[in-house]
Amino acid sequence: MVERTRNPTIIDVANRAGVSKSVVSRVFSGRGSVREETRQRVLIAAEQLGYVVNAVARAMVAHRTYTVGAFVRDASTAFYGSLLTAMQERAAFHGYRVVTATGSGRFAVADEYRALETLMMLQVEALIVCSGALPAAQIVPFAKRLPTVVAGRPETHESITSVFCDEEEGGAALADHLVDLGHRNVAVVTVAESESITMAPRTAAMARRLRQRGARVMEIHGPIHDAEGRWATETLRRREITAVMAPSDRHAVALMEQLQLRNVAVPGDLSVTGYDGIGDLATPLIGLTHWRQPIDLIGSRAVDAVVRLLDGETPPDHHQALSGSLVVGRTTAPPSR
Amino acid sequence: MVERTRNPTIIDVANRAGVSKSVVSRVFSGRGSVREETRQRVLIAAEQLGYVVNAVARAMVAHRTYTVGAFVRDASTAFYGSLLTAMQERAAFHGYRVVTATGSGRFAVADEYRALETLMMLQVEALIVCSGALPAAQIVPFAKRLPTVVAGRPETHESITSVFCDEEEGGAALADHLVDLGHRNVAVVTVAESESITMAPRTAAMARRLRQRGARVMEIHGPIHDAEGRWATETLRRREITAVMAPSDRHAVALMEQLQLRNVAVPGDLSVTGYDGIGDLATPLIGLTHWRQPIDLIGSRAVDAVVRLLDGETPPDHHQALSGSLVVGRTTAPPSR
DNA sequence: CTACAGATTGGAAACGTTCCACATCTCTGA
DNA sequence: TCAGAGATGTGGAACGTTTCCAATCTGTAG
Repeated sequence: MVERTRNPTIIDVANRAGVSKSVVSRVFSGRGSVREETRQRVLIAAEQLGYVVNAVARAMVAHRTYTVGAFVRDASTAFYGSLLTAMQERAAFHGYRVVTATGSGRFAVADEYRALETLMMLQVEALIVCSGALPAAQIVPFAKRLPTVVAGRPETHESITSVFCDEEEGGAALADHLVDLGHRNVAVVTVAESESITMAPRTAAMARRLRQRGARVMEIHGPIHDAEGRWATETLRRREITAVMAPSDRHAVALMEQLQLRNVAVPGDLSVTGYDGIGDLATPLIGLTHWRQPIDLIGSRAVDAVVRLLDGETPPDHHQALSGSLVVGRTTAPPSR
Repeated sequence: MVERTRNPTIIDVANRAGVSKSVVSRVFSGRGSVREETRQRVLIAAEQLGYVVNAVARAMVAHRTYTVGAFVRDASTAFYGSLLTAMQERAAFHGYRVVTATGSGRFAVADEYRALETLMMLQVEALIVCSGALPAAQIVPFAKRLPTVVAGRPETHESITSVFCDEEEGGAALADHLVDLGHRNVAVVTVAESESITMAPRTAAMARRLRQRGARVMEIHGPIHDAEGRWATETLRRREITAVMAPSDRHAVALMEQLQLRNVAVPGDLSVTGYDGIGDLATPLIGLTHWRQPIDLIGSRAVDAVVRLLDGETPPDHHQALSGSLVVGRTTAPPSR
């Protein structure tokens, strides 16, 4: 069984080593000088007692926690999972920790606000907000008190720094790819803006570029699941649509599952494009044509920006737009008619 | 710019509200009684000052952080990502937070040990170890001081509680599935035990059951990547192998990518099985036959066990083995010869 | 009006560290 | 031998809470 005994403190170590607590403090914090022989005595005493520095007490007096708060809406998706991992890694590089608070999964703004407040209680030194949904107005009050960076979505409010991918670029590139292949009648699967702030401009960019290049565009409201699957496939067939652009890899794969069930061949009957290139769906086995976002880069740049803000510098780019790359797979081909 | 002003404290609020700090403390901690009118005055003062409770100071005096430390070897995989999310969610349900420490990704035991020590510094109240690699001997010293649960792998040491999936069951079920389909000559892709403690018994169970049921077994050391791909496919062909069992979905998909490049049809020429059923690789689009592990359940059960230990109860099952389920997809079929 | 119980409030100690001012020790060079 | 400088060690204040105990207030019953 676990014994719930009080942890040894700096004073226990001091007594055992026959020195004052100040010396022990200096040994473990690495500040100030200690005679080598004394230092060894302290280390041995600490070892014997199983002493570990109490970061809570240290944080309290030092007014520093070396902790960055990450607010993530739903960490279960590959997008946020990868983002989090990248941030954690980069933060460790700078000597910081990342503590995560998660929204409810449902898009309740009140919950998200409360999660941010929890991070404040934990005395995080800075905030990285990775929520496609939380509006800027909710973030600003926090940004006034802490260095705050929004990651993964463009945010033009002046008091908030942001790091994101240029959605225009990706949407346009995919649209160009399809038009170049000869598609002139394309469907774009859209998602409500309230669900994802990033996907709306993404699909808007697709539609705009398609029209610019003379293609006909039909918008389908996604996601396409079981019930809508049949309706969607029929519509696509009737309208003689030859390609569908999804707002994410996930949406694309869900669509392809429906198409597969209904014997619509990809890319034979219909070309399909995705968006993200994050996680396992980017496997060559599926071969989805998509726009790849440099998610790791977003994470590490966001952390870099936060660290610079903490150091009192202003980051070089207040709003950093990173660019992705087109990955052509086997789900797009020239139209068959 | 962000102003780095000192945060308001309980005393600032007390002064503004014209009461003592004890009263403010009682208002925010919810312990003890406060006259309703006073409470309102305090809340208003706090609101005006933008006061937020300092969880660090609170933790220090209360000797409670309501934090569980999760040690994860590599959070970037879908397995650990899902596990972490499940734990976080369940912990929140119990009123706890999860703080994560990550190993180096390389399998350096020293690094992993240091990560655990970091968690101790943070005064976590309990530990959940989710590393397939960290040996029990390294965990025991921590388990002596904190309630400790090992999640996702069996651990028979008496001072450690564990929650895991029964690897025997899954391996055997998949083997049965193949033998029932008529396969008599099967390859099993193995992974070094040092790389993953869970995969070794898993593949061992596969091989054992195959042999029991009269099939010939060939072991291939994985993973199968570019270089080995050609060799592996040739070997499989030469040995007249009709099915391959991978130690994970990921390994299975990597193998299938290689097979695809070399025009080996699945399941026409070769049946393939995976293991995990976690993350996006379980998509019907790929249709991988695999053993599905109830990862969310592992996470939440691990947290439940930890919370019970924290409450001083002994969890009902010291070692909990959960069972998974067989998912038959389109990558397995009767052998063609 | 008085006494008493219960509700409410205030003051002080404690938590485990860091940091500051100060004391002491050791060594160097005149 | 002595002064002074630098290295090393000590003790106490401070950080922002909670908690315990004592003090005061309020209301009720005798």
